[in-house]
Amino acid sequence: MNQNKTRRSKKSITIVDVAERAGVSVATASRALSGRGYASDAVKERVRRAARDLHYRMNAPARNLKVQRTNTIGLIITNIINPFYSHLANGVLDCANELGYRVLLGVTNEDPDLERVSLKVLLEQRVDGIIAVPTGQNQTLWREAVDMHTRLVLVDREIQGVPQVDAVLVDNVKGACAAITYLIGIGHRRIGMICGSSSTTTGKARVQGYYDAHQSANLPVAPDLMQGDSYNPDSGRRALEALLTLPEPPTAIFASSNILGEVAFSAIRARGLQIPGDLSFIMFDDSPWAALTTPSVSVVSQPTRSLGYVSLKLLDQRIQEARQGNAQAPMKIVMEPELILRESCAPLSGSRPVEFAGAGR
Amino acid sequence: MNQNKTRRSKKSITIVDVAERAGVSVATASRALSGRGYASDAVKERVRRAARDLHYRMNAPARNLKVQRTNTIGLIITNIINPFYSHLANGVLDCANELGYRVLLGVTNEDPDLERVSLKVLLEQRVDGIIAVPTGQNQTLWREAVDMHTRLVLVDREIQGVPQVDAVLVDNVKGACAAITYLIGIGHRRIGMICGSSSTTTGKARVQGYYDAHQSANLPVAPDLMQGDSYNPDSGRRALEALLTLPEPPTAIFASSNILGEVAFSAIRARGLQIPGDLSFIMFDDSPWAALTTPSVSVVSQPTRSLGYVSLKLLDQRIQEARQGNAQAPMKIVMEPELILRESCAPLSGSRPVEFAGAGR
DNA sequence: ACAAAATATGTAAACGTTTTCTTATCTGAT
DNA sequence: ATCAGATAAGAAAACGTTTACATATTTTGT
Repeated sequence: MNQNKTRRSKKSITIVDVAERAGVSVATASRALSGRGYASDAVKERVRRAARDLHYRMNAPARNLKVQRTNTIGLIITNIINPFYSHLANGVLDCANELGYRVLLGVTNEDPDLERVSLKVLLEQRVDGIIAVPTGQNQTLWREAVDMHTRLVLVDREIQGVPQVDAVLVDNVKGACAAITYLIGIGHRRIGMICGSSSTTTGKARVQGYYDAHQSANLPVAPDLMQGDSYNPDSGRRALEALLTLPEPPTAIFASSNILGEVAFSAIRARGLQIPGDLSFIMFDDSPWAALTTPSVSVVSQPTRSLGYVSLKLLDQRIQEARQGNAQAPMKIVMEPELILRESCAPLSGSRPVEFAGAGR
Repeated sequence: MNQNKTRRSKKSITIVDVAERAGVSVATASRALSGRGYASDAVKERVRRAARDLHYRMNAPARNLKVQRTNTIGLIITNIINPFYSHLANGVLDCANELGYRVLLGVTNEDPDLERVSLKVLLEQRVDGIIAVPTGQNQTLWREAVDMHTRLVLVDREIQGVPQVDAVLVDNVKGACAAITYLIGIGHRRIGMICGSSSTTTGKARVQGYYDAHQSANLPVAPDLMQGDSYNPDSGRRALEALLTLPEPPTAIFASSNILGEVAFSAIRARGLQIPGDLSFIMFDDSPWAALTTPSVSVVSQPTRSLGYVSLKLLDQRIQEARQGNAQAPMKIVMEPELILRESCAPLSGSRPVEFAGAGR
């Protein structure tokens, strides 16, 4: 008889349960809980306590469906164990906490296929916006995404052929140029470069910086001093090998990324070469280990956390604008890299490290 | 007249649009797209092409609501820039890709409040399960969560007072014990320990290992040789300071974590002490920099990626079981740490590093 | 050749919210 | 006293899927 009083099996409690217990309609319950619309204090209190008593948990999928919004953003990065990306992710996570977004994370490992499914998933999931470090491939897919006015901000890299899109970047050519100019300034003339992927805008920009620095100094560039075409460690190892076995090897090495730098640094030592005595060394992107090695390594540092943080700030702004129907034109935010001089570079003639302001302890 | 032919303003295309265009009912369209239930090949093809033509994207929130499942898991870790956790996260992400789960990420920074909101969000979002590195606080909340039969697997740490829950762990006391036993074995008698948070099971277990090792060797432990009570870097710095200014300072230092180890390693050098000449050094948890420093540092290494990977494997298994209604009893999977000997420890009497199998190059 | 089983499709009822209408009551201001 | 507006609460219609049920057609085993 009172069978329907005992809750039937596994059904979880919904807002109608709390409405019932509080003795109000579901509409009122909804208003009381969300705080939107009118609800008397007495009722508010009653339904709140009912919710608490019943251990009510809002069903977000239902809400998301109804309000056509998820308060969720998607984050697509290439690799979470690379400190560059984990710091970047840290920036967006912190900002997400502040702004009340949840974040759905996808990693691509630089694989266009994984990128494609990640993007598809996020789109299906109806995230409010996407922050992505693109692989550089899948151009038509990305273009399609922006055409469907998905809120999107690219970070770290752009996509060639997909122009009208927000992006927060660092000035890679300036950073690379600064590093090479510095090496030239202390006397180096044969500077080997371990290049990153030429299908990414960062990879390209960094070699551009290499060129620019040489041009400014009226120096020629020897093509065989530029090796490698991927951010992959193996590619870095091969590139270093190629540089070191040149008839006339370089006197300094510039690695295009922290990963490339790490394998190069290890490989150089494994060959028994002294840094900076035999070979000067510098790399793009700082990394936790760079300050701990002996010698510590000079780097061009990027504002990694900020990259992520302001990406979400920008994305949030776009989301708000879209809600209010006044979309603004896409913009590019470009941040400044910083040359951090430590102990891994020496003037060409001398054999002991030079002293730089703030370098070495 | 044919006004209704032009799609009205911003409405996004739904499955009824594709059903209409394919000339079938929505039910058939759903079946054709999902592959569940009957649908002739001809129809399948027709609705697939209709979907493609219209750029149809399934609305996941709607589906999630209907099927009461999200294919999403929640991952709560303390900090994404710590390599230990980023590798762990990497493991679950890889597994998620294989198994078709999306992952919603939350970081706590060891803050119980952040942990509480992260958990609340995940519960509301109706994730199929949760993998968490708990702060150790919020015990009642966690207990509540497991009571509401949320699928949960703890990783790295357990929660005191919340016993009946799956967990994948590493044998922390064994790892710490191995490290200390090794130090004792090469002659050290005063071994300083920089302790982690005693409110975590790992922090506790590692001091337990310290005790065990001393006990096995019939050695007393001096309380002032154990300093610190947090995984926070500042705590580590203070602890090291305390150890080094002891009337009779230790001859070796054991740091309870990679973070603690990093600050200790830097601080020791900053004080001008030679490792391992003046002081032997070892830490719990390997880290990318540990192999790159001079000297490279010996560690007790944990299977970080596996930790994450098998956590999700286990969680997935639990999710399947729950679906089939045959829930199994919670289990603990404990993995073995590994002592990796490098160059940072020397026998007490001698002054040059001993040679170990596989250590040093 | 016929019943039974398999295949194919459509109808309509959920899933748990939010929100737009109503309708009713309560405030002051005139 | 009356009216306009604010406040309070309910009824019901979405949001976009999936799926149980019903029905019709085809295949299969005997």
